[in-house]
Amino acid sequence: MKSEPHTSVYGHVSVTGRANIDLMDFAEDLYEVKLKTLENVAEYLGLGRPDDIEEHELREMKEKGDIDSIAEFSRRRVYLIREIGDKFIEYAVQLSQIVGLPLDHVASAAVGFRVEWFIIREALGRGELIPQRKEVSAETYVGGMVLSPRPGIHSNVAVLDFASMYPNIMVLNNISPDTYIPPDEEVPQEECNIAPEVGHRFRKEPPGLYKEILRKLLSARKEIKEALAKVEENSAEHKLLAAREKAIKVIANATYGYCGWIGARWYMKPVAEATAAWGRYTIGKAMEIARKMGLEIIYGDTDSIFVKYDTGKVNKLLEEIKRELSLDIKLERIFKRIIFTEAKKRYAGLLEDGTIDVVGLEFVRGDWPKVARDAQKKVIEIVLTEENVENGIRRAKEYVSDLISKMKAGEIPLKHYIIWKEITKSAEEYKARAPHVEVARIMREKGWRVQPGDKVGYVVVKGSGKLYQRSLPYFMVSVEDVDIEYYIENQVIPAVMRVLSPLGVKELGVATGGLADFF
DNA sequence: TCTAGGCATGGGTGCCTATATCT
DNA sequence: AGATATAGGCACCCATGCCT
Repeated sequence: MKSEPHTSVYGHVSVTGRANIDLMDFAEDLYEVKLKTLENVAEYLGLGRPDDIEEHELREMKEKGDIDSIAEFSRRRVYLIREIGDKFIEYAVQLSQIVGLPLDHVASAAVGFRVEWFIIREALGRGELIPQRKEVSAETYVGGMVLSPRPGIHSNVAVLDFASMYPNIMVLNNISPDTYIPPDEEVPQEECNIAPEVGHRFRKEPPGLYKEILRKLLSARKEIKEALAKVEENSAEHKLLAAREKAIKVIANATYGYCGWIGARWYMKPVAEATAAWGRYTIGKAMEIARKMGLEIIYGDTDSIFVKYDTGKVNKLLEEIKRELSLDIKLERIFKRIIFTEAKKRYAGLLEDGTIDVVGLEFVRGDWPKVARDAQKKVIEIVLTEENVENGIRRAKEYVSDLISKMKAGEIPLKHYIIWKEITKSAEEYKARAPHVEVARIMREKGWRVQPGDKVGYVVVKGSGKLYQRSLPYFMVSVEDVDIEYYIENQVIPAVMRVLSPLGVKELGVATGGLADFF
């Protein structure tokens, strides 16, 4: 960790910066914990939740000279940090073994460097020289293909996913920095794999560096998965294998991104560009095959397609895609019902086991206040589980109307109005004024240390002027100060309408409390 | 030094135009 | 009547955090 022990609520407590990423690699579902305070992470991992003591309270303790409470606070945190460490040590050890960086380095190394050190090791094994890092200017290229969804509510939708699409595409076409053929070099066409759209050429033989590395990783992962099935769950061996499998997956999946990263020793834009192009070609072909079979395509993103479910046709589709494209595709999940808005990368669906999956919408975004996120989640639950759509809409409207009354009556706690946003750079670097930047400034004036990577929690209060002129650190605000109208109009209503408008709802028909109520 | 691109969204910023107000 | 101030609408950009 980069700085002194820094136990702030506005920052990520002690799990700040790098440490966050390390945890997340292993426990992908930690992404669900939007505000990664030590307490939140510990609670999520089932380590129990200590009494909430926030940093501003700690400060008060210090001013009062209450050493005992500070000591108790610190003891609890040290204990939790140790417990969390225990949970992740196995993964770190595996990563260290695979990548070849010492344990203390691998923990703080960014993804790009983990991949790099792994490749360095493999290249040495092949007797290859390690290229020097070069200074190059950034050049973007076209990435994955995303389809516009068919808005509205659909029932029985199957999601088909290509398994590790980019790594497999790289293996299949021998895409690698050392197999790339520059445009001016003449090579017979039958000796080349030629990328669609972009036309980059790669030698079919001999196997390139990336192909060998990825083939190794992919087959190791497959073996471990098979071994895992035979080992008793919760056993030491199971934990070890699971950690190893995760570590391998992370490295394999990051290789595509790595080769398009300008900081990489093996940076080569055509490699990344060609991989993405083959990806678009692949998903396009899959859709074409689906259409020919008469399957209705609802949506798709990069390596997945959502189709109206039809058991026989879908099974045939999977076989046909595998045969034509030589890539593995799986039936990942089936949604009983799913809602799409007009927007890409946003939907909410009900799975067969009754769980609800929310993707991209406000509910999963940490920068929306709890009051709006909860409201959206509730509306999603109602409309997805209510068989009759009209009834669902009616119930959802009633729910929102009730919530708005509660908000106006001051029955919603202050915590639900806090908006958390990260400070990503120093104050001078910001070109536009924004509430969270202004709030960080206020905190600094009061003696708080707020630096890039910290999250600040603020609340919009009553008053006039721009939002950044009436946003305050949440601990300086009481619930009576909150601009309820702002939260109703700009947070709750947009969040719930996002879900309801694709169902044909034009307005909520609830009194929002503005002047309009009187006319 | 901190894998890639694609995307939605809210709010700020700056410009234009219509209207109000002043000289 | 002409000059200047102000408000509102619009397009665009900034910033964040999500998805695969």
